[in-house]
Amino acid sequence: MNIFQEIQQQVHQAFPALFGSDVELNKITINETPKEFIGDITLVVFPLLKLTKKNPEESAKTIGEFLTENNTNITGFNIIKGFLNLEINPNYWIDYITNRQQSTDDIQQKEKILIEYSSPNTNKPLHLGHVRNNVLGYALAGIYKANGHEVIKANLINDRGIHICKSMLAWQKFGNGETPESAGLKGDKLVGKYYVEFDKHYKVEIEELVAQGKSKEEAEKQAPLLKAAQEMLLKWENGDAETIELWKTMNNWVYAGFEVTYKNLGVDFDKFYYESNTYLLGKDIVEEGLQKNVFFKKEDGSVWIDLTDEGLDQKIVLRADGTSVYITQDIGTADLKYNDFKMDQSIYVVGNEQDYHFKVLKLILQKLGKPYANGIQHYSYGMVDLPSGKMKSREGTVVDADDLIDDMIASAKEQTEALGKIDDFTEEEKSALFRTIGLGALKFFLLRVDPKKRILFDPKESIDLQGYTGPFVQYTYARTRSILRRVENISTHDSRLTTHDYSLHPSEKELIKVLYKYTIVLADSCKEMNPAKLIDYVYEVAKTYNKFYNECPILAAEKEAEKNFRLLLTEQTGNIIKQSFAIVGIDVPERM
RNA sequence: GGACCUGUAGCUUAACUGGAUAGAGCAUCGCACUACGGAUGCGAAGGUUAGGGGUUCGACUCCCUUCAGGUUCACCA
Repeated sequence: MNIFQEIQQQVHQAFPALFGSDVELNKITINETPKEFIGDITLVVFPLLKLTKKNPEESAKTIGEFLTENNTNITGFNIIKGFLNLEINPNYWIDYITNRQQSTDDIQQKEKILIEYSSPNTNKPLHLGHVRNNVLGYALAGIYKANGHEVIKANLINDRGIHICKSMLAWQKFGNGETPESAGLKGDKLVGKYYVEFDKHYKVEIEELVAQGKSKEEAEKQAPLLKAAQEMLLKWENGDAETIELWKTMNNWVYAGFEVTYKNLGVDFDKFYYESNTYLLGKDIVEEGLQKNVFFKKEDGSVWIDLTDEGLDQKIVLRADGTSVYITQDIGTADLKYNDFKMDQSIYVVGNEQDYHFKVLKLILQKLGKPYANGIQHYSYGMVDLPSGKMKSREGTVVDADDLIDDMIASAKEQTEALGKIDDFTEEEKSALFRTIGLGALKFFLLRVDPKKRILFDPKESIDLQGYTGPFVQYTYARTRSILRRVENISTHDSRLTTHDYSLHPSEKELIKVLYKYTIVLADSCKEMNPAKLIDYVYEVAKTYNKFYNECPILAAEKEAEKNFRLLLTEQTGNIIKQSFAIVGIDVPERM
């Protein structure tokens, strides 16, 4: 239990004796005291006035006196308007640093959580939008793990369908047997090239048909290339050997390419699902729903659900010819996942374009009475847009993931070499460092914003390496390491420090208070499912440490006790930066 | 047209879910190291929180309304 909770509890319990009535725990609001006031922790008394039946000052005074008498950590208080500012004994902060141990005391339910993220199509390479998805999904998984939950990272690969056939067809027609090796291209890039190629020729065909007097709609449906792609899909579904062979070959090219990108991004998965295995699932559940009268059949034989009572529309769940639609598959896959893992929560990291789809999916499963329905959560994040609008693979208006990563590494390299601090590094060490910095900057950039908000990315403006950025924090870490390298025994936990003869410098105290919040922030960012919270916090840690660093000599401290204590602060700052970054998937360098 | 999301300094953004004078970074201007890493620190300037109304001790936050931008409402996935 941290000191905020402790005070809250204490006031909660004493309240009847002090004021003659009970109070709800959550009415007692405890904040940090803003810097411009004296004190460390503030209790806001306004919400309590109806129960205390006294004016703000008197109520605050009663509580303040009670706390100073009954809590040895509280040494005094002052009252401004309805704010009770409590002063904490400096020894409390000092003890916290000298005796700090990992507290896993928070009683929270450990849950099993499946997080599906990434989930790419195999007809084109990954772009910046996917990068945001991957980085977010990985960070979210890390945050759940760090809070003691069991996490399964899953990737549902969209490896079949008409879009895949388009790439296949274009390759057949225009590829001349080209392979990644012969073209010197990453596999996903090669396949993506033919996806674009398809679209080009398709458009030409449409124009020709329109010139012949057809309407645009007719032309779009009748274009020979599209017909051919649809035929190919049929062949695929019927297991035509040649088609399957081509499909396998091209998908393997793509997988090889994805693997490189995933590795660069540092993301990984515990379980892969393939849509080619799952696309037939869900039909039996539709049958079940018909029997339960959750669904109904129209005259043509198609099956629907009526969600107009929930403010939504009617939604088709099975075509008249008995084939599945998107939602059918998702119903089936949800069931499959649950049978595989029996998880408490199933989280889908998918863009906010699909808010409607997931609302429907959850509703359907709830209506069907599935035990896992309530555990389904759409982790909806904002799109990454360009100044010119949406990224569209077909039209080539995308920021390619590999290119972006390369660019980031290149600017990290430029920046670092200009400073000339690592001239003694080997080539290997150098390239590892540039990656650490470049990817750190990229991931930090994507994670620092509230996931719900869309990101506007201007390729002309490079991602910053200064200020509120990953490298800023990495630099601070390197600084702590640099200092610690100079002293031999850095584990000074057997404190050579007696708390009585040490008075805290203001910036030391500030730093301790920030470090103190680590577990609180970590829990919050999990509760709110918001990695940006943690990112913002690490930045605050780094900033506060840098201030301390500028104001307090460490190795040259006057007293031995001072020096040891500051080394401890340095060590713990480094640990927290490293841990927090590791949770969200950002590396940290020993030197930079 | 219905539903959902967003709007905070020139730009990118935060605000403990209703708390004190709305906090940072970039850009601009000024200042600071005979110490441990200057990818640093301090300061100045920059705000009618899109506009209007309401709720109350107190509103960026909740309610109503107007405006602007986005997404979605496919027998595509």
